[in-house]
Amino acid sequence: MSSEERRQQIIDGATEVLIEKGIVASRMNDFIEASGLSKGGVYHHFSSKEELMIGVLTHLLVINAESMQAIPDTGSAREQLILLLQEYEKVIASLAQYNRLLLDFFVLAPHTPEVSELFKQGYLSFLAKLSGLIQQGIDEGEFKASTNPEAIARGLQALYDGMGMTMMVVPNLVSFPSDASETAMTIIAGMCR
Amino acid sequence: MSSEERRQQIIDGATEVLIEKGIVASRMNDFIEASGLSKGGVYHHFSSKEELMIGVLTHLLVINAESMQAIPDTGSAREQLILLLQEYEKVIASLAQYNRLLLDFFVLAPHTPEVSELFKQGYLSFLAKLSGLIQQGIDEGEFKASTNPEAIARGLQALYDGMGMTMMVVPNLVSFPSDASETAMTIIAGMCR
Amino acid sequence: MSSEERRQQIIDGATEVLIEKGIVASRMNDFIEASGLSKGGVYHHFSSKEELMIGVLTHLLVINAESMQAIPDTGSAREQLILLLQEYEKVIASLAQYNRLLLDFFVLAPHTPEVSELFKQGYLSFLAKLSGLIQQGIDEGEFKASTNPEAIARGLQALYDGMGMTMMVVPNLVSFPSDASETAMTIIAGMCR
Amino acid sequence: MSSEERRQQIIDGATEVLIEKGIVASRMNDFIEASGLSKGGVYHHFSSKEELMIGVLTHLLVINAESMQAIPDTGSAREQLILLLQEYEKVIASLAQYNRLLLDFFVLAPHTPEVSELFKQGYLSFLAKLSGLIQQGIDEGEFKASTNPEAIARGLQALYDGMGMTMMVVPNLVSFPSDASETAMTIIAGMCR
DNA sequence: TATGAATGAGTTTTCATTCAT
DNA sequence: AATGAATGAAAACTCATTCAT
Repeated sequence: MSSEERRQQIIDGATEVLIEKGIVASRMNDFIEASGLSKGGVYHHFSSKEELMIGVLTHLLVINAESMQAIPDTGSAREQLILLLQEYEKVIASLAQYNRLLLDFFVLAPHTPEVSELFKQGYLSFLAKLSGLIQQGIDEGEFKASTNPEAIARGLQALYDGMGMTMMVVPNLVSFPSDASETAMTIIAGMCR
Repeated sequence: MSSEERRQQIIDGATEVLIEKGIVASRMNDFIEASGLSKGGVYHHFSSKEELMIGVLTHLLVINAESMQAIPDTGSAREQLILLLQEYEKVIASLAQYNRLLLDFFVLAPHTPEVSELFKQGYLSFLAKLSGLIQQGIDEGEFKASTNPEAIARGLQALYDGMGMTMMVVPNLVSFPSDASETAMTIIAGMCR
Repeated sequence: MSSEERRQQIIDGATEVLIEKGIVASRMNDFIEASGLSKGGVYHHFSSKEELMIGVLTHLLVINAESMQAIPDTGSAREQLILLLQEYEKVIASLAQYNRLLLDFFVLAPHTPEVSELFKQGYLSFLAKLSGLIQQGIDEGEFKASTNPEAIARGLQALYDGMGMTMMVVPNLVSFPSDASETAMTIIAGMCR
Repeated sequence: MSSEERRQQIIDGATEVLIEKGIVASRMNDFIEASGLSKGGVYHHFSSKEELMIGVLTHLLVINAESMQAIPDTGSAREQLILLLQEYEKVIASLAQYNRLLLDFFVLAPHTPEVSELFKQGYLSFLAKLSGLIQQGIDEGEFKASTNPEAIARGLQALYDGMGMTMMVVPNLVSFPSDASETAMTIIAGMCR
């Protein structure tokens, strides 16, 4: 087994542990046990717990990014925007357990610049797509000229993030994705001329 | 000093520590030092670290709730809704440091039923106000009859929560409150007939 | 309530706690709670945990001693000996829970001279009765002249103590009092000419 | 040094500590110091203080059992019984310090099923030997047919246990092994036809 | 590469006792 | 006599990391 495969094996085990116990309660020993390797074995591939955590988070964000299908760039900006959000809803729903884990990583972010940076990349990439489509809608006269594309993009992103978080913290309080979808459609309606 | 005041004194000290160090890096010893009492003194009032954390969170949510001024019930539903959201923005801004702390507690919530329950109460109370106003707007013919008050209320709540979270995790990425305000106004515009 | 009654009230509560939790797991707080008084209240009457324990043990031994009915000094030495042992069996059976507690105190004895001394008094008092009766049997020609009264007395005492202990440590292994009784009768048979 | 040897090294150190300080006053730190290892090292082999105590007790009972030499099965049942008891006396005398420690463990037994079970095994093994010999004596017509082998076996066991206990609790009150021996011989005399 | 015994500073918690009121 | 808040040394145990093999 190659070194890269070993790393992935360790990350996979650690991910399962984190999903089950949460980041606060997960110990290096748990990760080691789940890896199927020994202490020294794991430390050979990840020189510290923090490095392993970054490895897990990176993998998580990659999965998230890869899950987003390419949206066909045909149709009006509004239609493409709706498709993009629907795609996002699917990703959130299908990666529910991973997203719960992402919330755990949030707690690390303020104290770990590297984690914060990883999150930022993920945010910016999605934001760029959203604001791009909104700008396109304005240019094509579909959305009001007074619309601030960046603000609305960040609002949409916050809407979905906030809803995902609420689901984690207080299960069964929101109904996903219908609540998010309904609100997003209302935002789009508000933007239309 | 009464027992109740002592509890508050301990909670206040712990809150400062938590804001500064985060919940993951805060040690019981930090809380004890900040309390001005001895180890046994603190444990006399809170029988474990977890109980103290719950005490802090409860106080936090109480502060949050109390910070929401009573909104005058004059004017149209739309006007009242805007006032309510502006008030919420003010609270988020003024309690920025507390909200960062709240994010820390979010992570605890999925593994601590008592914490989850506390959050739920806070959510429901704000949601009720929002959906009440939206319903009123529908009844008065200001908002579209097709609007789903609960869904939009939950969407608005998620919008603000998500934006608050983003600010904590990736500072300087969103501009608060303008982004939230702009998005909220667009939602309201989308609801209007 | 007089000071003496208060002391007894505290001792009674502590005795219940000790029976339930054992001496190793019983805390001063448990005694205080069981006493119905406050911390300071209990400490007013017993200046330390050790003093309270000695108070409990003393009371226990007094109960034990008082439980032994006076044996009528009529009949042969053998008959009186049998009556005395039957009486002892009854005491052991009726004070089973107290005796379990006594075992707990045994472990304290080697490290607490005052406790050791209390036990010694109890031992000596019962031993004196036993060896007195055996000596009487020898003098009256009922027991063999070669009998060593002190040795047999200590043997009988050890027999009952050992059986009591076994019952505490490994319940249901011995059948009391029949096993003890049977063995004691065999000892008496062995002493008879 | 193998893992098994390390365990034994830790047990040996802990045994010395327990003999010197008693089970109530012995701290985990004492065991750690006596082991020559570090805290983590000891906890690597015994996951709690209780588990270590069980390790010590198990070893103690094994020593006790192994110390009993095989009794030649020639001679009458009475002769073999006497040899067995003499052997037991020797073991008790030579392992005096270990037996004091056993008394300490008695106190743990009522609240620790695992400890209780260990004692039970030791009891049953010795009882089986005793009652077997007594039965043999009955069969061979040496002992009275009315003798109850189990009861007398348990009585003999209790006699020695009780005497051992008395020695620990009130030193110098009994004279061992002569008191036990004298009583045991009287029991045997009482069983003989 | 991999093993797993070992480290030890750090963590939460306990608990007999004191003392101002 | 009584209260109960407060003390603080000491207890058991944790856990990321190291290192000889």
